[in-house]
Amino acid sequence: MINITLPDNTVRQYPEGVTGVDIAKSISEGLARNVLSIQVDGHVMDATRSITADARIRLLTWSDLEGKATLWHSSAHLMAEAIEILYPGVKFGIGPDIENGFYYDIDFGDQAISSDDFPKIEKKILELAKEKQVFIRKDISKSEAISYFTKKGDEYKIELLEGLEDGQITFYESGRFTDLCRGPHVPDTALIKAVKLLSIAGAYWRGDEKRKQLTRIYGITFTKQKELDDYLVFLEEAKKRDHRKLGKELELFAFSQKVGLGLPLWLPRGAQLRERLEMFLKKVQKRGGYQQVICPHIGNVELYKTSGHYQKYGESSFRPITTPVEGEEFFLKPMNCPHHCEIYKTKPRSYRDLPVRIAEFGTVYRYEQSGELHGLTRVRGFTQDDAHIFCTPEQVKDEFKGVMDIVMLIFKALDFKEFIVQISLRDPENKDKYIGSDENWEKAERAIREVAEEQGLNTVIELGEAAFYGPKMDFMVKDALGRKWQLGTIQVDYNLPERFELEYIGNDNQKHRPVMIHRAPFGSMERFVAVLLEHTAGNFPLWLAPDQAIVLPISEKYQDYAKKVLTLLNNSDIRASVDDRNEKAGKKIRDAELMKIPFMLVVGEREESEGTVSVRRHGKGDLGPQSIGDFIAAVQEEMHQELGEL
RNA sequence: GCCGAUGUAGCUCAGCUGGUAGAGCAGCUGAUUUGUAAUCAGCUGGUCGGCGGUUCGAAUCCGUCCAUCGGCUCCA
Repeated sequence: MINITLPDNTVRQYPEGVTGVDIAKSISEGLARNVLSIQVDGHVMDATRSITADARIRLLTWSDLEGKATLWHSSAHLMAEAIEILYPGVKFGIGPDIENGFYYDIDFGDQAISSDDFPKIEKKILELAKEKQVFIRKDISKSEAISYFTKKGDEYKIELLEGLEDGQITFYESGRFTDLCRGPHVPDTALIKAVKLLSIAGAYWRGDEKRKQLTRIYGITFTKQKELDDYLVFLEEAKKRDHRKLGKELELFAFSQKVGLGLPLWLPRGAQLRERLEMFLKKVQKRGGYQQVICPHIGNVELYKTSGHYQKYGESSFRPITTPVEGEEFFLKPMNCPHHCEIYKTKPRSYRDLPVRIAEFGTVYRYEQSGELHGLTRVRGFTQDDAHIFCTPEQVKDEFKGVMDIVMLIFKALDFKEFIVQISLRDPENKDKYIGSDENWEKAERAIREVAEEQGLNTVIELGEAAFYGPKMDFMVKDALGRKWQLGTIQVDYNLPERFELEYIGNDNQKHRPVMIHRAPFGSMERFVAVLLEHTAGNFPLWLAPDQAIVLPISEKYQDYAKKVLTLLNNSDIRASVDDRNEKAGKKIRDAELMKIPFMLVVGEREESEGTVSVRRHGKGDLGPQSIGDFIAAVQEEMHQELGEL
């Protein structure tokens, strides 16, 4: 007998060789029906595999992330089987589970396929699922495995096998489909009750754009039809929060083919919003000892030769601008740091001056491949809330912490609760790839980790993801559809101070090289506004709303009173307007609700005679009459709550 | 840039298997003077993404280019 420890720490005894399914059965029939896989001493495996020694286990079902992953991985196999039946001769690349479902990369050869084929494939998948196919795990030698796929003519699997070690190779066989796979899989395919193929796309084999492009089919499966229905509703809801849709509806920004792709036009309401964000950050930065600067939008090619960006990105940038007579070359600036380095160099710096913090809302232009462009999140011209901190190596930690405080303040003011902090460090196996001394790297990496820890942040550490010039920390946020975007970034840089020969005089009267920290808490105004839109669905916090209130006179008779109210609001710095159209109140309210204006102030006979406004809150409905003074005070109080002392 | 899909009025969309376009909203004009999510009527508005081709005839079929959407690759 062996001892099995359950998650609640109870220990039960089972015969050696017991499986997850057996254990589930011994607990309840319902659990046995729903178990998808099992975690044994931290490793997820088939619920049908034998457990041969004492272990701590967790039975995984649909309510566990790992359980879903198992189902989706098995679903990928099932989809492959369906496709192999419907399209004989196809070859398979890889087919993993992902955050929301699974995909399989397939070489369809000459056979054409599109999303029109999805219903047929879905039908086949469900048909196969009902067969209650079991997944049979087989240890197989490398040579046998290679000979299997050679016979089958699947060069992709052979290539994958070549990277694997003999003795660690397993096949999984289910129904008529056998795949190279380390598992785990669900007990049988009947657990898959609903399937939806989501999209079809080209995907380069092994992520290499020089290699063949396979056809990737994305799908998702569920253990209940209801779960699929709910998911489809979620997708519909997410579409409504798409910043491109909201940006159009709320008249925040637009694109014009004539202006050029990826070049956003900020409409008055969007510009208003953006200005509020910039003012907010400027205030925070002023308090944090930053100095605002302004630089031109182009820079001489020599500037980028010095910074090294010319060598690395010259070819993938917008073509240089040349002067008509001298033929001098200028680049549209793709980043602000070289300009800021030159600002640092305008006078000799003493260690007493450090840190020097130079900030700018700098608009930069980068050539992005046309297929990359995406609303405001990926554009060719955008404004970074950039700043560069020049400091001594000893100051890096404090400065890093200062920047982090700013990022956290912003996230708090905007109610961003879900974000991922990614710390990118250098690859310890490959230290030569990086510039800067070991000592400085260690100091900076330690500083970043400590600061993150002190803040109590959930962090993900990525080794080898550091820039060649220094470690960094990125703040990632998801959009409505769960796609991850990088917003804020803090990067330590040893490279540019070297290339620009930046110096300061230390207390030893010797020249020293400062360390540079690049940081942008929003990242770019464009992307930040995009993500903010998707998070708030356009219902901005009061302090940010382009229009905070709109006065709605019941009829033309009350327009004068409405204008009087407006003046009082404007005098108190409340952004408002009057809807003086010849429309009924219901219409004006409807339109204001659709524009997501926080406060609607209905005024008519009663309000005029009593000096009040009838307040309606967006999404909440009628709040009843208030004196104008009380309303103003309430608005100011709410903004104060949102922003704190700022 | 690559793969796939899509592209009809300012917006949202209809237009079956080819017979030179239609609705609602918006806009304009007029009537109405309105009380918490759409007042009524009339009018204006489109070389059906661009360019070629097939056809007696193309929004509809074919080619190509552009843009958008979903991915891949990329992102200083």
